[in-house]
Amino acid sequence: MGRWEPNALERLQDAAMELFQERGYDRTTVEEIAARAGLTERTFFRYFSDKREVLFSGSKGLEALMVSTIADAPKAMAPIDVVAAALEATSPGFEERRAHACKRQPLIVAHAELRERELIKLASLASAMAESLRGRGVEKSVANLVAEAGIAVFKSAFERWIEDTKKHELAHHVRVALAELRLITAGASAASSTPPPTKAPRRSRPTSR
Amino acid sequence: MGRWEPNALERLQDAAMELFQERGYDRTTVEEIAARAGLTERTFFRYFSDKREVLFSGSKGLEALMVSTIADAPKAMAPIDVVAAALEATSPGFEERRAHACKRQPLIVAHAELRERELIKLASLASAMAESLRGRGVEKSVANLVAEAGIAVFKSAFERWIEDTKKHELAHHVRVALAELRLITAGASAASSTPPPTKAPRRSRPTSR
DNA sequence: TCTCCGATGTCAGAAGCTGACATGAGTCCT
DNA sequence: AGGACTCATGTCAGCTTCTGACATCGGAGA
Repeated sequence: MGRWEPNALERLQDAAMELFQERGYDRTTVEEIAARAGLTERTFFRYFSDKREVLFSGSKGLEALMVSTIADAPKAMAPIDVVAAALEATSPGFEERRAHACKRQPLIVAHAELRERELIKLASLASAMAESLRGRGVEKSVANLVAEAGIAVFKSAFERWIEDTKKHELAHHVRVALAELRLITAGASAASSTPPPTKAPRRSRPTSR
Repeated sequence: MGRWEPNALERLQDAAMELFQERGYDRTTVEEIAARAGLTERTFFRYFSDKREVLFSGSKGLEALMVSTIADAPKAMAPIDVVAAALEATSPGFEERRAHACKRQPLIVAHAELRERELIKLASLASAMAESLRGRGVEKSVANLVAEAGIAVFKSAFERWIEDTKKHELAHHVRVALAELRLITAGASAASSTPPPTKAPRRSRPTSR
């Protein structure tokens, strides 16, 4: 038997979630979280670099999954599809934790601090994906752009997944969002490398207001 | 003659920039910034909601410019081109402040805190653009996605603009990046709206998040 | 048994940030 | 002129986040 109760990290995460739900994020101090977990404030900061991080420690696993999915994708697959596959690969993991995600997301949306942290996690995901794409021989600026576009798709898909009363899986929403992105960017001057700024291609008609 | 020296806000911004360059961001305290500007810490926090904000107060103007550019764009213009026009419209403003931007960007890149703030400013830009697009009758999810894609283009363009030794203007890089995005998303299964699940490599290790 | 490891505790303190209240030069009103 | 009022700034006390230095002590291995 260990000298201390095991799973300190998870106890801290659980305690934090409980308290955030009960009192809200900024009415909860780190000291309170630690106390509920049977630990001290100082120990909290040994597990999490700051208060926000207690809600984001899972992102490393997500990143690893996406990176390896990209690395393992068939050589012939186009970069955008490789990224799409990486996004879809995360779907089962999210499906398992839908309840948790649904508690977590409103907290994040309501607090600028937490939104900032989420955004930088997504940016970090984008970097990691771009790096993995470069490992496949994709040129740097293209890799960055594909990865960022992938994140845009993911954001859109995730938002709809959270709100989806029909409970489609995340992968479904990823496909829908990507198809939407393709429609959006289609139809215009992709030929010349620096098209004149105001060409006004007439494709998708703005629905009348 | 005022009781106090005028331009307190600018004095604070200038003092902050100087000190950040001299000692680095996190070796500079708010008290020091305020002292150099001839003010007190408390006054600093009356002008800026937090320490980071002293580097980001310009983003409101940027947002306003983009929003009005979108609102004023020709009715027939496709959403993606409207957003491109908004991005390009910011070009002259950046051109004027190239020197400032070149001092600022390394600071931001070097500090996670500041990158977080930059990301949320960009996200805020995306929201504002999406809202403005909806005012033109663009459907919500499309508006969000177009705006996010626009931000992806902007990030890519801005990065290249900062590093561009040939000093092309920002608008040029925006056009290049958008053309690149179009090439990237072109070419594949845009036909079916919800294509069957691409066989994502079975790699799924459910990770906590 | 002895020794070292490593997770945790204790303590002091810096820095960020906030609320409450004070100050005092301009300004406006009569 | 005189008084009241404004409002940018100062002062102060206090909370919270986060860090470094050092202490503690059960357990694992020599």
